[in-house]
Amino acid sequence: MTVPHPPSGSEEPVGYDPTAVEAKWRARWAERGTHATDLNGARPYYQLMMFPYPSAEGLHIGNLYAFTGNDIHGRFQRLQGHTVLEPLGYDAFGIHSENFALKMGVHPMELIPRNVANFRRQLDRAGLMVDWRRSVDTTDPAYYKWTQWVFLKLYERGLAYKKQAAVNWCPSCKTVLANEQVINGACERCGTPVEQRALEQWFFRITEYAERLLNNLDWIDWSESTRTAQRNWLGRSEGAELRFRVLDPLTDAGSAGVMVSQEITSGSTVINVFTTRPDTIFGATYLVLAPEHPAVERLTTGDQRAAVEAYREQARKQDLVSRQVNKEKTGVFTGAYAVNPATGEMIPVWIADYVLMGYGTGAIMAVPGHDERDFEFAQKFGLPIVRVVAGPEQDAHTPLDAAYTDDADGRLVNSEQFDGVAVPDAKRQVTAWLTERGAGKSVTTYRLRDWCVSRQRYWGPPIPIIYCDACGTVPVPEKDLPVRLPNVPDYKPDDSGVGPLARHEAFYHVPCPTCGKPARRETDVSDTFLDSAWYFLRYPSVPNDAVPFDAAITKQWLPVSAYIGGNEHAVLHLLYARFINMVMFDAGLVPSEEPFKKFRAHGMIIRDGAKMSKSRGNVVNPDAYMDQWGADTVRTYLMFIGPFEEGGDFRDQSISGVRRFLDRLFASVRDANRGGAPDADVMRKLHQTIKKVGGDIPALSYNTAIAAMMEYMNTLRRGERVPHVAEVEPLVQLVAPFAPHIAEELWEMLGHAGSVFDAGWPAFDEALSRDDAFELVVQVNGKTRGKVSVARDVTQDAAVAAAQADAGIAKFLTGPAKKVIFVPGRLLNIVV
RNA sequence: GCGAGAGUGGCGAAACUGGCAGACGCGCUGGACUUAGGAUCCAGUGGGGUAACCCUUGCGGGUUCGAGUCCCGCCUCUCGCACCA
Repeated sequence: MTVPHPPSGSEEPVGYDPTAVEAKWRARWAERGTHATDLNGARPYYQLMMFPYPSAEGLHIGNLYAFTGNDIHGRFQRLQGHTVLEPLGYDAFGIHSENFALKMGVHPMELIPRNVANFRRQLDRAGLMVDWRRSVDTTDPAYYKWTQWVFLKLYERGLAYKKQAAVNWCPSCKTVLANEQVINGACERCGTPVEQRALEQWFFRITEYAERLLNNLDWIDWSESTRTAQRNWLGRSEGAELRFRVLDPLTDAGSAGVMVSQEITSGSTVINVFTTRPDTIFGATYLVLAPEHPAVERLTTGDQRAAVEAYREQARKQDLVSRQVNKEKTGVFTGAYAVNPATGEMIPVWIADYVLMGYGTGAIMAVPGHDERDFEFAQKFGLPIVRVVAGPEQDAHTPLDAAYTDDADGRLVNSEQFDGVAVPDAKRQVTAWLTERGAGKSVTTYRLRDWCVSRQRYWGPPIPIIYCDACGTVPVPEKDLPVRLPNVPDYKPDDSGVGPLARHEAFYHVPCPTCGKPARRETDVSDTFLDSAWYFLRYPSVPNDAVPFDAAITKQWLPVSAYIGGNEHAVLHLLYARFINMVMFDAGLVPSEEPFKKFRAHGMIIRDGAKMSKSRGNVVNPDAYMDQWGADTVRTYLMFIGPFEEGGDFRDQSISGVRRFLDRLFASVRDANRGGAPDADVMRKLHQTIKKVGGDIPALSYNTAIAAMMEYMNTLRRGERVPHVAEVEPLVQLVAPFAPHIAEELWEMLGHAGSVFDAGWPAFDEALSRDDAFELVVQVNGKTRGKVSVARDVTQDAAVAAAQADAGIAKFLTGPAKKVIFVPGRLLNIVV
């Protein structure tokens, strides 16, 4: 049996068929080049969305959510008369692809193009205004040639260097693991306990830019939450570096009063510590060094050597993750003593893994009286605890049953000449005093570490460096770029601790570019975050192969006008992109120090109140929904379910409301009255709606913009009313950013030849939007008791009179008015 | 622990600088049109009460003519960071 089709000419009007409409406009856009941006166009507007990692599962609804939100913003800017560039590409390098390829037994060079093709198909369906002529694929040699060029730029400027660093190492898989691959100290794949290994790695000196990266956060137009996250990550802290002289066993033996068994050492060792509380120096009762601290070797006394070595070995073995999770304090005494520069007393030197080598100087002065960690440690190992700060209700002798850490209200005690000084002042005074005595200086440190860009992996851009026995480290000359990633069939990491590229002879052996003698290539590839740290600079200059980014185009199109993306990239990606852009700015290659004029973080989509995940089996497949409802409905629904910057709850049940709205819109245009005049009240509502939607879109309040259009739709069709064409035509323009296909179709049905996106935004007329009469809310004693219809510019006296004339209100006016609050245009409150 | 954000009907959510709490949508109820309705259209829909009215924005205080919104103190949830000296 076949489904009967309505015969043509039947009185049943033709309804909205999204499948047909969307296919038609996809084709029409391609044919007309509607989405191709003229880079010389007036008022350039660069709308950037975070490019996706093209996974084998296909487009995630979260991607679609982000892209739709960007697309609406971009389309709106176009309707406002900007020339909008809205590019999109693929972030396809990295450990994700590599692991997935390993698992599936497919080579990434085969897998990625397949995934990209599938993504492209899904993205095309979504109706994004993307100019695909300016796409990038980070795995394309034409792109990573320039990623390597970026590396060399940093190298050239002294911002790339090599040093030893610890990595997570799985002794069973014989490979380097990222922190997120370590679960409870074990390898996520095989469960073997993870160890540390020290490898030579490439780093970028992002710490040199810490201050600028921090200061610019004050003025860039970014989501506050993102700026805060970056501030915390940069972690500026002001304090002092203090010098502690370690006792020399020879000269200090007598005075020490302890058994010193170490051999004579030459010269004296100094330990520098960083502290934010120099004011507590009189309470520093011991020192703690990180187990890896280079001075440990020298300080350790003979009788402590075995214990110290054992402890260092244990710390070394522990993986990087669990070392930071394990909070139980451990440590070992080195046998050495240092002199507290304030008190002149001898204090023991310990090592403990709660002190991190990577922060400050890798050594601390422990003030157990005023630091929780030190307190805990001192209690466990029986070290002295001294009070040197007293709170408002305390004095020098108040016992300490916990560390007193308040640094605002306390005053110094047991601190000789500083007794009684308030903590904030004491910080300055003590630092000045110690500086004078050559025992310290004030310094600012950052939590931020240098960026490790090396990966001992296969699936990434080879780092363009050559090692020559004669010439040393030689950068690959620009003319030799790209250093192509060879197609290595066995790209699995092995136990050598170096990347798989080291096994590829033809890649590895290379003549030195300087002297021509046999040399070796660097076999590490670079971090994917490097690929994405500059991609926005590339888009406008694609496909120019002569330069990474064309000077004139870059000057015109950068910085990015608006960037909208997930807050999961609040710190790393966005910080690295700012850093790279800043370096390029210093090199005179980009027009602004900051790459993204405006950044907004969108929220996350959950489903039926729960996070979407494969294991829960509640992942939304965009294809299925677009099949059933049409892309326009899915787009609009995604934007309707909650504030874009907060995310929303995807519920299958609710999507029909949005579809119904589009159905009604379609019917309204189809059936609109062309003769006669539009209704004045409806037109007033129309202008209010134009204003509302035009204000909501740039604020990313998409959900309320859609609600306003729905409300207008209700006005248009209330009581089976048939709208006039002048009432619906502007609505088509308002809807266009959200539901572009149907908007084009309706625009055509309204008799227009060109694209609705070239038609501009409907004119808003303030005069037409104003009501002349309105309902004034009347309160008596602050409680709403009714409303009266009055003129918009009603005076207070007239309003009171109108209220008194209303029986429902008058009965609450039990006495003379004691006070009258009149808010023109809003409300009247009579206090009796 | 620190940092950020959020708690509003049966559900997703609105509410601009303090000014009608619950727009819009889902669901639900009733009605219309229908052979039919899980289609479409119309109307209603926070709770209590016959009603006049009363109550209601996580909890407890406060400021104010008036508080979802501001202040103080709690509770819960989500997301970051996590021994950063």
